[in-house]
Amino acid sequence: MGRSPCCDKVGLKKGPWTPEEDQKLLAYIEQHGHGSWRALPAKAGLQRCGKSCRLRWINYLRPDIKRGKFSLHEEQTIIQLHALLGNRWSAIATHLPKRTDNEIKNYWNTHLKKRLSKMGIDPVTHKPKTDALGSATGNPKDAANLSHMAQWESARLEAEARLVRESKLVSNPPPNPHIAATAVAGSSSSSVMAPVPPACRPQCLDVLKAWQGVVTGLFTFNTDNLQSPTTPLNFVENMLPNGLINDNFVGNSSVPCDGGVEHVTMGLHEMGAWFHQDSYKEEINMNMEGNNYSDMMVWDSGNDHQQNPAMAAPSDNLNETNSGGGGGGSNSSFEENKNYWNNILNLVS
DNA sequence: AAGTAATGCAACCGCGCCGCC
DNA sequence: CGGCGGCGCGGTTGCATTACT
Repeated sequence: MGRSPCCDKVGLKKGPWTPEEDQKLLAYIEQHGHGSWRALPAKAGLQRCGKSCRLRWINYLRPDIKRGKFSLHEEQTIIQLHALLGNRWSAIATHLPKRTDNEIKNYWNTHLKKRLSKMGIDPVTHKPKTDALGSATGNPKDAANLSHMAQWESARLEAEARLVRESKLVSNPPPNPHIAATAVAGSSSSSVMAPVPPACRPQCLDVLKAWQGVVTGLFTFNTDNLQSPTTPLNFVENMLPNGLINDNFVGNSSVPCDGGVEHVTMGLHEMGAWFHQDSYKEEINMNMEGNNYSDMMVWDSGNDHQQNPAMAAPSDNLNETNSGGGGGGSNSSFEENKNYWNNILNLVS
């Protein structure tokens, strides 16, 4: 139903755009806006279909596009969001300002997908290819908890993406999309959430923070059978059966399969291992920029034993404590944590 | 240096959704 | 209410470039 015939017309040019065509399109849109894409090519004097013009504008000519290499921070965000959303590139793109869905899609297909595969992670499910783990923590509740939150977060992100599309805030985006997202999520989804404590911080932060916590190694589940990690890597290791991290990370897949854990949880572990590579850490510190919620995922800045404020704050139902986590825990870092979370609370309220 | 394979990216294509009539 | 037009999304293709033999 409603198939657009615009590209079936004969005489319309296809293939790579010439600088002249770009110039025409740019000039026209700058002067008139794009309006109806179907009518645009004729008005702009282009022998192209409207679809092609739209694509060219969105993916290449738009002034607010950042081109060039993806930062590690962006990579991380893409992976996290992909684990939650799957191939919903447009939704993912709403969280990566200045990146187009097409660019993200291409980057995923050409770089990240392969990289995850090499690590023994299924890029579709974000599980280890062996599906080796029952539960990262050994506690099914934790997996279910995180899974539930991941589902919720997925729905929230979709709603957020829709909101962004609908509100057409392209020209003047809010300084932090999370604010709008929180409003949407809070109004529509709170009924399915686990009990929300007073001064409720949105659960989405917990999911992503959990992720980030694995990455920094400072996150810990509220579970009795886990010891508090004393080093960043300990956390990941604690979550896993013996030796899994190394086995999987180098592509050895001789791990017994228990099944049952949700893909998000697996993604946590694997990415934790991945991002603990020293080679990434240096780069990580150079990529803490941007202004959306992803930036709340502050990295442990190059020091494994340095407390990360983001990870040390109390959480609603995941990381109750972080006693000694990451080797931090001083009064000053406690204050930092407090301030950090106050800022977030201010942001989302 | 030439040929081939691999990689990266821009662009196309088809489908589904949504709003309008 | 159903058909139509338009747009947006995700998958795929094809070409250019780079790496390897």
